[in-house]
Amino acid sequence: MLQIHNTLTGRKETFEPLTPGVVRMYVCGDTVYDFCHIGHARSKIAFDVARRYLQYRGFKVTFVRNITDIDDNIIQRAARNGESVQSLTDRFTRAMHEDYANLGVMPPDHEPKATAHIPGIIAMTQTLIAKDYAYLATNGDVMYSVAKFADYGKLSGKQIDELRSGARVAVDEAKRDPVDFVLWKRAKPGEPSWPSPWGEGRPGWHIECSAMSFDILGSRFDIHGGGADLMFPHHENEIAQSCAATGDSFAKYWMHNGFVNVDNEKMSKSLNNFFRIRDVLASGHVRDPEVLRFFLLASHYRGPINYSLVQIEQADAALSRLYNALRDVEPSTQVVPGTATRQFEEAMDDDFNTPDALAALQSLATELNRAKHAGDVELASTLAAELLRLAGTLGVLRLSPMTFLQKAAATGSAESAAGQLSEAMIADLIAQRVAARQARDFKESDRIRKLLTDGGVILEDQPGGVTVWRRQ
RNA sequence: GGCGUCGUGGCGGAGUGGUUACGCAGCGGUCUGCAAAACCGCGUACGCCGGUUCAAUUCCGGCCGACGCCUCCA
Repeated sequence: MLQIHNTLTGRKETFEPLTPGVVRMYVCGDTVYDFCHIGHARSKIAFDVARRYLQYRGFKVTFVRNITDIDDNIIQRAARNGESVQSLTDRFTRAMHEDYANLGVMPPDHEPKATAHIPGIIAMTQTLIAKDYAYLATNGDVMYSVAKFADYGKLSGKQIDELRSGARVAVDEAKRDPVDFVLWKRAKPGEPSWPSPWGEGRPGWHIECSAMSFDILGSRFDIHGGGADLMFPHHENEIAQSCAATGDSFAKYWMHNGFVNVDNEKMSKSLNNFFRIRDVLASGHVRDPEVLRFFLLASHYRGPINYSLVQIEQADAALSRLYNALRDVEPSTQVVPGTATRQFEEAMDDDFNTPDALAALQSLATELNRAKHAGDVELASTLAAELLRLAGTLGVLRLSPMTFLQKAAATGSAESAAGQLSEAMIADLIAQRVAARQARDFKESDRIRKLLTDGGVILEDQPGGVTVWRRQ
């Protein structure tokens, strides 16, 4: 039985979808005004894996991930760049799609944009006003009246009174209560806006997710996810809006992923300590985006994960071991679930324990290597198929082994790329070395090996005089 | 200040009331002209102090330390 840690209750619960066999999930996406960093990647990959595993378990999954394409940050950034909001958000939406595709994140079934759901947002705001959960403030904004919602704070474990007294930000005078938040924001001159019953304006941040999830998934669905920093106030406010507007209970399970840290501190835009996905992929330390994905899966999604070069290298080594195991094996077309599958499923059933699941893959690789060692081709072939199936559920081992092992780490700069040995140069040197070996000139043979080793290329002399290479 | 998470061997990182995590790195062996990959073997870790227990890294209490949310943020 699949267990999911539900933020709402603070414990693991057996997963039971509202409709048997069907899972509807909504994950908070990004605000598109800059490139995505590794923290974004972690969240996307965590929920991508959850989605894939639910499918592996036979559920029909509807996966929604929104794009926030209008908010204060976007407006500011566009103004600063001297470009239109649309041009800015289009640009970064494309970049985001590129980054996530690179990392093997499956495209969502629905990817709603806030600006495409203005009618739904307005409708929900009207409902909230009609039900007296919202009011038109003196400054023209529409506010949500937090005190009217009895369960407010349930998700994040906060008390309204403490929020009031602990307010660290200057209180907006237009609010009747310091904890109230904006549903609809009146436009200032020159700002992008949409007509509404309260004049020209734009949606507040939180309402879009309530409106879009309602439009696509309805008033109640199975899983709502996002980064732990969204728990409060974003998700708390979503609950307040949605439950008040629809009278239904909104998401059944709430999942939150932990942060990516740098030097033990949260990676964030405001701390300016973030690493962009594309920069890391082009850093010259990552031979394939799968390495980054693997690294992010090597820790449990709810805990913190520290980003460092050493860890990227370790991820590369661990992943390479799996690829090495798959070399020279023809996977059978049929998968026979063995002990590794059992361990894998137990791990994933336990709140998507990917580190434990990866351990199952490593153990499977050991079994596979043993089979190869013993010359049991049939067993090796069966185990390889099992390995590929399980790895596929995590979105790794998508390349052919030699493609991965021979891939050079991408670099952003031309000169460092030029410093890498090209495949033609490698082939040439290997040919020279083969000739030297045939002539029993081992001094020359070793000289060439050293040359290649220094260039990060490792040679493997196989029986029969064949030499294969791979990159370190 | 309020709420919360965490502290595991050289590094990373699961997990458990008493028998192996797993990977990387390291050491020894097999194989190899030399290597590599792989296989075989090796590490007796669980912040500190108490308590419960036949038994605690695992439960309880305290302490110390790190981090997070309370403000835009995945």
